[in-house]
Amino acid sequence: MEPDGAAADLQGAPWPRALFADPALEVAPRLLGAVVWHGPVGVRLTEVEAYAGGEDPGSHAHRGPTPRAAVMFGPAGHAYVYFSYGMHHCLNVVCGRDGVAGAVLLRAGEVVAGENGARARRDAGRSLTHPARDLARGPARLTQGLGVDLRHNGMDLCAAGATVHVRQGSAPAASRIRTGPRVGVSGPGGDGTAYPWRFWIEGESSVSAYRPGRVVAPRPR
DNA sequence: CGTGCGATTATCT
DNA sequence: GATAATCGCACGC
Repeated sequence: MEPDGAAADLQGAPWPRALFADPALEVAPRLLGAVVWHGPVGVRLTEVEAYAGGEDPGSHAHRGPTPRAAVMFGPAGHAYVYFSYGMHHCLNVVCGRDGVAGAVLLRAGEVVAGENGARARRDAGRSLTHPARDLARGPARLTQGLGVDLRHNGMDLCAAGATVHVRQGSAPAASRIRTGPRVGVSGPGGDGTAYPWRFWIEGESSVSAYRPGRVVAPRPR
């Protein structure tokens, strides 16, 4: 971990809203290397996924602006946080024009500041202590490490003084950026390989393990 | 090391 | 009533 003085040097300029206002597919690779902050905790993004609107069957916005997905149709730069599998939170940044659905799911990153706070949340209720690379490895782990939950849904990340916000970080060399199928996305057409909208930085230990979309097995009776 | 499955509840049909 | 943009643990090799 860096001492506090060095952590300040890691803080780049705040991300302007205009960088979120393009389609999610363009914003996603651009976000790799950027740093998400929640108070003292900073996570440098190493893996993200793009989600679009009606034409994207894997998106929550696929069925229109339901109460949950409405944020995805709103202005760029706001947080879309949803509660998943009855116990996990996932954090997205809304992209695209106001009125057009789009978001980038923040899937994984490395903790570059506030490691103790992140670890305290990740270790809570458990007798083991996590290695540094696991503190934000996976979308639900990332929100847990950052301390982000449904209270942050809809928050404007570009507003001055927002507790959750994005700053410039060390962008990876273009040659290290990889793309592939999104994780865990199922539905008609199966495994989601038709939408290779997952982006990650090759060689980063904090990139989450890839698991193909789960096939629904017939239930025994 | 890899694979399989149960947990637990908001959201949508 | 079914499903889910997941995780962590148990088990087998």
